Amino acid sequence: MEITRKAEYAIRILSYLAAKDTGENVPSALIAEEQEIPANLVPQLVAALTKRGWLTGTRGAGGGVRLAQDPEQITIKEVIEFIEGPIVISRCLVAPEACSRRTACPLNQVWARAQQAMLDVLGGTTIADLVKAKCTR
Amino acid sequence: MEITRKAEYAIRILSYLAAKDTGENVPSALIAEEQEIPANLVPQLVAALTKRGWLTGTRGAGGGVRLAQDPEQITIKEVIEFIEGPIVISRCLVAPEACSRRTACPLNQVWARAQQAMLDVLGGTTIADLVKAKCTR
DNA sequence: TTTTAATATAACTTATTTGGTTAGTTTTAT
DNA sequence: ATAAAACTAACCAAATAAGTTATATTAAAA
Repeated sequence: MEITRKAEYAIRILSYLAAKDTGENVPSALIAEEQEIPANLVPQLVAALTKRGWLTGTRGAGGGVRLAQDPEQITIKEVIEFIEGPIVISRCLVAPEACSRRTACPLNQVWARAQQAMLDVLGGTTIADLVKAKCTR
Repeated sequence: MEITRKAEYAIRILSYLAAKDTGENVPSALIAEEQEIPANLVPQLVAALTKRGWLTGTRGAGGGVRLAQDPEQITIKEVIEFIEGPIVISRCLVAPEACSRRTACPLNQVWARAQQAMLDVLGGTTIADLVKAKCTR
């Protein structure tokens, strides 16, 4: 029932870089230090975010990563789902066709409504919103 | 990020008994069979729900359990939290005082708003609502 | 051109949580 | 007495999450 740490780390990395916004390369080691994220985890997360197109990386000495996309266009929901896969609060919503009760059972609808309410908030908040609210760390 | 099966089983047990509403004792074995819940798990869940006051049990041959409280007064949220403990979508909301960023970081507020939106749905739905919607199994 | 600093990628280990099992004790109707 | 049932507690196994380790690749700098 919880957002994983990796997803939260990813969000913090993105908003941290969005707040810097100097166009300069930031190495993983610095991100790890300033954001208090396990140093060995950062390169992994950064690589994934780069593959996704949200960051761009430069290898070698003096290298690092920086934001590659408008932070207004990256929602919290997208980041979480990219790292964790689809957000689902109940198995019933993963494979509803596998549930024999599906059509009759209103629990499915309760889960769906509860989940949607949550996703509306997460999908309506962007990395830029976090930066605006001064979440630099 | 998911509601556990035990919590869902508990909700289904309650709405199943609420739908019966005959005042007769229903043994765990029957609940397990009709609700397709692992037979060994039902007695545990039933015992917990009884301790909580939602069910009342009669031991011995011919015994079983039945609903002991108005299903209008039991919300989905209450059942989940009784079985799983408090619903939290992020560690930040469990022990905010342990987070050095707490006051500055708007992520906390995003989590809080997303969680509240979800809890509003779960807290606004009762066992009686499920029964009305014909969720007898 | 060698060294160093960095990304990028994969595999692995450990801790925690979940889902379920097992075993046993009471209690009560037959 | 016996059988059927609620109760209770302890345990086990599978899955997931979190973090570690190792290695290859690339590019700047000495």
